[in-house]
Amino acid sequence: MPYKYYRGEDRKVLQAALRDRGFRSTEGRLTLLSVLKRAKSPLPVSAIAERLRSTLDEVNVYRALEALNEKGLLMRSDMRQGGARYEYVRSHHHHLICSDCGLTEDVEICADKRMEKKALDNSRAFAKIDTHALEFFGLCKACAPRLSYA
Amino acid sequence: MPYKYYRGEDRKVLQAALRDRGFRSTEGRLTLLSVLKRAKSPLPVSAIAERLRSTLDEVNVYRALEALNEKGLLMRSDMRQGGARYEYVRSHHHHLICSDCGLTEDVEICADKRMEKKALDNSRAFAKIDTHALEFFGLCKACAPRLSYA
DNA sequence: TTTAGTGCAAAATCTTTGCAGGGTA
DNA sequence: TACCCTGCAAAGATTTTGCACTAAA
Repeated sequence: MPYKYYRGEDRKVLQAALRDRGFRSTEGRLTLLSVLKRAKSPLPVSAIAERLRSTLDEVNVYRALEALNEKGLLMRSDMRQGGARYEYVRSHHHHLICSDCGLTEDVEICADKRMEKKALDNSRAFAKIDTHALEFFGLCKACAPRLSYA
Repeated sequence: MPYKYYRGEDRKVLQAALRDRGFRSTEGRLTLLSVLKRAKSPLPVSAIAERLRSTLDEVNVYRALEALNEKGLLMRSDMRQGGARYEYVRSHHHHLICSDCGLTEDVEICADKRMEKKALDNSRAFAKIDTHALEFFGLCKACAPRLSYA
């Protein structure tokens, strides 16, 4: 492969992460993880595929993202911008999303376990809750001045 | 049109709702709203277009959903199942979603204004927050027995 | 050696855009 | 009458599937 997206240090960590979940450690998936680990915000599939052009075919980017998401190594989030986005999972968190330009920022605010329990208690049809997604929509400081008078 | 999805009573309410937001009251949009108002859960675009086959072209279903969502008459939600879903807005609420069969249930639990404020206070890049989306993922009572031993 | 992972081709879905004509206000 | 809304055609974007080949364990 023409370019290393990761340093040696990182590589071992990612290899271990893959093997721990029963995956084989391949160049494509290592690079994919590395790209997402470095990203400052969730990336759309198109952007990920773009950066992996020489390493992993777009079709397999979809397959890999799906598999890694399934095992909790990545998190998929839908941000009302058409198409899924994925991010490397460091810790549980949520997002602020600008309705105008799409900028995202992480927030630590969380609908915690207490809230999950409350939701389950109020439910008729559900037996258990595993996780949740919380997104805040608003305007970032760059877009707000342009739009807030509307 | 071959079939009425709404009763006379409802029709007036929906007409008013449309006009209040600056829309024209057309058969297509009235029927669309009626379909969603009766639905027990958020519907994917394909299902909506299906039911409106004889009333509103799929292309215009997309246009109408987008417009009505924009004005708050409908709510769009992405439920990690590929493709957007829409529901008629009665009051602000959120969803429980079964990771296996896709069943959804409304919950009144909410990341309230206090939480939005907290998120904004912790943010560096955002100027305001308008709304939020909160989804709980788990297993419904029908699917849990089949899967929980896994 | 076994089989998960991959590339390539092709198709299925999902969504948007353009434009001329029809219906609402 | 003005122009929002619509149907139809077409294209663009997103995602999935099939299959033979490659490479990790």
